[in-house]
Amino acid sequence: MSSTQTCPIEASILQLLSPSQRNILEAQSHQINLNSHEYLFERGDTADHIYQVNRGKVTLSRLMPNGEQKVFKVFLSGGVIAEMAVFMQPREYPMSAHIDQETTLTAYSYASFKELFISNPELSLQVISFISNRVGQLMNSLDMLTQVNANQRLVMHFADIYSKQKRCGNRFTLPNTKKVLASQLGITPETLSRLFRKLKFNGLITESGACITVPDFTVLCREVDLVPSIFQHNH
Amino acid sequence: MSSTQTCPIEASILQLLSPSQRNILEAQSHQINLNSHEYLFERGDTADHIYQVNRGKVTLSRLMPNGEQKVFKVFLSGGVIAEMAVFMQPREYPMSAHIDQETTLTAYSYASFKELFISNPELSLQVISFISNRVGQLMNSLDMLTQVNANQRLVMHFADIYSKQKRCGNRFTLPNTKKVLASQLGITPETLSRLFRKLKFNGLITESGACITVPDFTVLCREVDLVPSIFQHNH
DNA sequence: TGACGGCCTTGATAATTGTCAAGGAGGTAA
DNA sequence: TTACCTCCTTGACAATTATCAAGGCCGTCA
Repeated sequence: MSSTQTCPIEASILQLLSPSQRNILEAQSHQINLNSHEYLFERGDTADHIYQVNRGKVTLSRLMPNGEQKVFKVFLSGGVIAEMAVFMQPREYPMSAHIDQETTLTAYSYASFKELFISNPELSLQVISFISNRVGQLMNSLDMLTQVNANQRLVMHFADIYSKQKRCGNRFTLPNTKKVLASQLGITPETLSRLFRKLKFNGLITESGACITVPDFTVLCREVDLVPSIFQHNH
Repeated sequence: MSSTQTCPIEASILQLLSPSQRNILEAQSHQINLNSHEYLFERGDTADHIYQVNRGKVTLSRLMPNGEQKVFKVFLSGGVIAEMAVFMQPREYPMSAHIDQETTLTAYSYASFKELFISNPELSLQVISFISNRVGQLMNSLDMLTQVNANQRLVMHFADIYSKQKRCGNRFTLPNTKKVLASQLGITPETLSRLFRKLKFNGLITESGACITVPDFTVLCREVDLVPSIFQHNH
């Protein structure tokens, strides 16, 4: 359907590059076209490229010990895929990337990044900062997923989406289907459906399509026993 | 009590350094002595040092939104603290480090690391790999904590400890109190106690003090519906 | 020595979340 | 059009985990 959707604004490693560095990288990049139901890469493949989505939709997911496919993230136009994987050792993609819609991507090779890093020590430092921050974020997610209940996880996810989208009042748009959202929150679609129903029933949110309106963030947070500051924007 | 305990063998950023690089760092390091109940640093402090524990015990923990103190990790002799935090931006410790026993540490400054990185681009590359791997591990933990139940989390934690300790038959030693273990697994101490009771009752493990014996790893894994390969050593 | 405090355990009970089954809505392809 | 198919929802029920309360054990400290 909407092939014009773009990823929520999110920092990527590409933004650390200066214009000239970016040019060097672009010169060595190449374009890729893939059709729906193909795979960009599969878990275990040698991770030698970072990809940026120009148009389309790519889902990163992995097989769980129980046999289910868990969605880790969905990338739309602008999204940068596998920016960590190419630097890991062994250099293998830890997840599979599935094409959901006809997609065009730009592929940047590991080798060209490596060259850039070697010849620009200050860039390496920035990258180290960047990845360290990602570690910090992941540790936060880790706490979030263990120490708070599903209701709170959902609201915290709302806060996350809200702060990443450009503000338009007290509304935001769910970027994925609810099935995917449930997978990301680590709950079943049924439980998610019931959480939504409860929030709507209590007037804490209203829903119209993928658009969620929150009449009062403070009330919403208080209701699920969270600090309201989670909805504050921090660039 | 046992002040001779050492941390489980775990990769640290210090091991990436060549002997000469290590010497440069050591020359700029300094020693710290702290007594029980003091804090090495608190959440929000400027993160300008990485610490290695020479002797003693340090607990890294953070305050959760519900007001509880969650233990992230316990460091014993050999442990390296805050190897990520110093590279984050803003450069603040994301957790507090509490001294549990009289402790001596070596402090390495952020500035000296930065110099090393700038003058050794290949080292930077290694560090990028190292931190990327950490990202991968955290993503695994993230899955583990959301997709599997408490019982499985406990057994996976056993596997983790087992593979990090030098093997002595089918035994391993719990490095922390059960209260801390429960906190790390994201469950209450009561639930943990009941899980242990069930495992012991079913003859899947035996417990004597902090030492756990597993008669048959394969049976244990099968009982909680996990693949036995989690107990395989992978260096 | 006794008093206190933390950790661990256990029981009873409640809250949370998952599982199974079913049906509606909407999209796609023959 | 019909025949699927997936997503979303709902209900009934089961499993998991938390909460509250209590007691035992084992340290430390006065």
